[in-house]
Amino acid sequence: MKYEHKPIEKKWQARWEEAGVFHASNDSEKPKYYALIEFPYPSGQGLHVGHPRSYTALDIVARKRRMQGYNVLYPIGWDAFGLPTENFAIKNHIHPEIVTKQNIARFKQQLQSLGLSFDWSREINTTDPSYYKWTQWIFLQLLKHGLAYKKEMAVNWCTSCKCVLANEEVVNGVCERCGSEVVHKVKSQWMLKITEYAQRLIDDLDLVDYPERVKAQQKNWIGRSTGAEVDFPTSAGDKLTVYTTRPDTLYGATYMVISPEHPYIETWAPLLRNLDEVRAYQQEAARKSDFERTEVAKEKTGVRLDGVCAVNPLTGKEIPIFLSDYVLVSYGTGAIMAVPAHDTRDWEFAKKFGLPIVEVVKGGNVEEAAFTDCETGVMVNSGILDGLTVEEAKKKITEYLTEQGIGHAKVNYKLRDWVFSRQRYWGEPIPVVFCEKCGCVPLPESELPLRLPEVQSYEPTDTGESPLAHMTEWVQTTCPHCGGPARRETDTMPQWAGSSWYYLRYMDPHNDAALASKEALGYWAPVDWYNGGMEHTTLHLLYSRFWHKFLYDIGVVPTKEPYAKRTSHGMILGENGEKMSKSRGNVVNPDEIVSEYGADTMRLYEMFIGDFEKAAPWNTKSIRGCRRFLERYWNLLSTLREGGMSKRLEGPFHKTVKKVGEDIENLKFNTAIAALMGLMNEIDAAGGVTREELRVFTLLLNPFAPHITEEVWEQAGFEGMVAQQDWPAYDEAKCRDEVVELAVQVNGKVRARIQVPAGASREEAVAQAKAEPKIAAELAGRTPVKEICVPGKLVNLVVK
RNA sequence: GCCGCUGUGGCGGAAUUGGCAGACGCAAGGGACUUAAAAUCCCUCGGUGGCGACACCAUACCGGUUCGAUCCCGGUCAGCGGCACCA
Repeated sequence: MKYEHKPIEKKWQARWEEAGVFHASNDSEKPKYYALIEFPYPSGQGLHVGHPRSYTALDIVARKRRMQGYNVLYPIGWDAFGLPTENFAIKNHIHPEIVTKQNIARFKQQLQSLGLSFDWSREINTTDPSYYKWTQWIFLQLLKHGLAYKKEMAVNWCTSCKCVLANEEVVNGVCERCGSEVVHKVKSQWMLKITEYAQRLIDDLDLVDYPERVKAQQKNWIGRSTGAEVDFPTSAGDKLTVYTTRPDTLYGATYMVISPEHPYIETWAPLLRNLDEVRAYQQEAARKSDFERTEVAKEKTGVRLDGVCAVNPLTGKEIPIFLSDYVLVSYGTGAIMAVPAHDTRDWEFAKKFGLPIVEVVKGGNVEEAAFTDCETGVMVNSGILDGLTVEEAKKKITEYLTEQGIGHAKVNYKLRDWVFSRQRYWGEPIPVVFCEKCGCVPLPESELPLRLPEVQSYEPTDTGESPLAHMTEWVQTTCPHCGGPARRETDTMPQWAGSSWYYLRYMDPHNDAALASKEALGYWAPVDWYNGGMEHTTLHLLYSRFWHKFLYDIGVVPTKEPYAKRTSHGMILGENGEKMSKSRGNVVNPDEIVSEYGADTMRLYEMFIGDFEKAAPWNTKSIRGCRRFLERYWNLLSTLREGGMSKRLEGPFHKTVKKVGEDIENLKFNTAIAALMGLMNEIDAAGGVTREELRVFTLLLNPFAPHITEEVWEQAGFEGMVAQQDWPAYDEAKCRDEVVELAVQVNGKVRARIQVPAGASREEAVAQAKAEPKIAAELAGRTPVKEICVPGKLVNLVVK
């Protein structure tokens, strides 16, 4: 009988659904296990072969856990708000809700064809009002606790999406999504105070099992630095405060620089003799796009403030103040003390403007280049600091500044608050109104969800207003506080909102009284294993950790961290080794693979393709190897004979049970499959299988290839479903060979191989090695120096 | 520039704690079966030399530690990802 994947896969997908074998119970005596994948954005292109890599991997984990007796939650849903859908809707004049529905239907059908063991009864959708009700509810809590605020500020504005972007969404000065130019625009925006959690977001990385590269990237992004704030008196009679990580070099500060947006410029305007020049520079800086401002190797520019100067508080010397765009208004205090001798940027600026360069750390040639080494130098020209190391000097000067009341230690972060408003239609409405009398008033929780109104046009506007602003009926409302006339907020939330808490909703997806019940949260939290892409490390992963911590602080969730363990899969590249994309024409459609080879072959290939954590190029020819393996497995049915585990295959079976189990836990799916293939080769050499052998092989293969294994199980006459069996156990003793082969080396080169009993002592092994004729010949007439024996591996005889 | 990662056959990739480099699969070549092809099965498959058993070379490159290094250490080169005028 031939292996025909289509009817088999259809049959078992229906049976699983009927029996509800993958439904997680919120009321179970079993230990819980929560496996999570990043829920997809249902795009118009349908599923990509990259999606199933992650889904299949955790499906294997989930299936194995069920067989190990866990109550497993492996859910799925849709992250469906967002720009591509909205843009498609605009172009084709279809409502985004309809587009979303169609895309989800397609995705769902594709995912189900892969036999993934999702609990479809818990399916969620971020655009469903019963879901975004709770996204809005969390926003109201943030607002109540002062973590959401509105601020007039320069924001990143994508000229093509006509929408504000978060800092995280701007890549190399262009829009992450569409690649268009990003400019600055001053707008009133909702902000979330993620910066308040900066330190905890760093510290609590110690509580979780994440790959080091993920932790490093998050720490890098948060960008903690330690230093000091120092006040410099000015000739205007006030103080200019700077932040520096090198307070030790204070004696070498020969000028100061403030950013073009620094508020003191307005204060000092009446005193400035070159105000026109200053204004011109400010305007020029404002006009520049992010791209121009971040251009590398750009020559320094700046203007000296004529009329105001500062005094170095340690040397007492008067120093000039400059305006330059190499100082950012958004970091530190927007002003710096410049130490050209020990900072590369200050050095470049000083050279260009002919400013004095004073060496205060010995060790370099400061006329040639800035000396920035903190390890080796010794302080000079620095009064009380002379002779100290840089580290000692930092400590001493900070203490001194504190005593004198002119400075103090300070920690700074590169992380900025999260720009949370978007001027688009297809997002969660922000549930607040603006009342003439009461100002900004949050909607009462009882009025949630605040639904998106039906609109005729959801085109973005050039004025920077949300399309919702044109919905007069919807916008004009009454104040929940005083009952007077009020206007609704017309901006919506960013796509990251719904995905920042979705893993909580899966725990109790139909609850209308809370985002999830206390009991459900207590039982399921935290997520035990979360797999996703590296590209979300500083976006989704960081945002959701922030929201979770906030929900922990207000007593909604019981754990400090949302995800106990995070892993990351590598990308699947096109056959040419490049990233798969429509424009490169190297996209592989998973439907075709499933149709031609079957879902089981597809799953197996996706896992066999290479190291799970690294990128791997797709190779359609290689799929045949996985299909052949499944055909060989199928053909075992025709060799089946009654009986238990044969003597010959007992060892290989026990070893494979051990190996496959361990490899799944360590994300080494490729070698787990290789081990099963190796075992298949042994079975063929042995001339077929007994019932017991087929039973164990089927249990091991089931998480990888669930459909064919169920069919074989049934055809072989076993009871029940494989999905409901116990994961096989192994006997450590039976994993060891009775006779092992040792390599025999002479001076580190392999000269012979010998067979020794597994328990042989070092002496026995060495004696047998020496007795080997080839080795005896090698050793003849030479002086023994050393005899090394690694049990089970080799013997090395060192001679002269 | 800074942070992180990677470099192994024609290809994807294995190699537990420093212990037989190349598992498993793809591709390729040869053979069997077939009228033929496909499928399947068997054999070969890092390089050089040799009829041969075998020998030598080989994990990006140079050096070190070690009885022994793909693995540890120092340096160089190449590539990937992230950040980048963050004081």
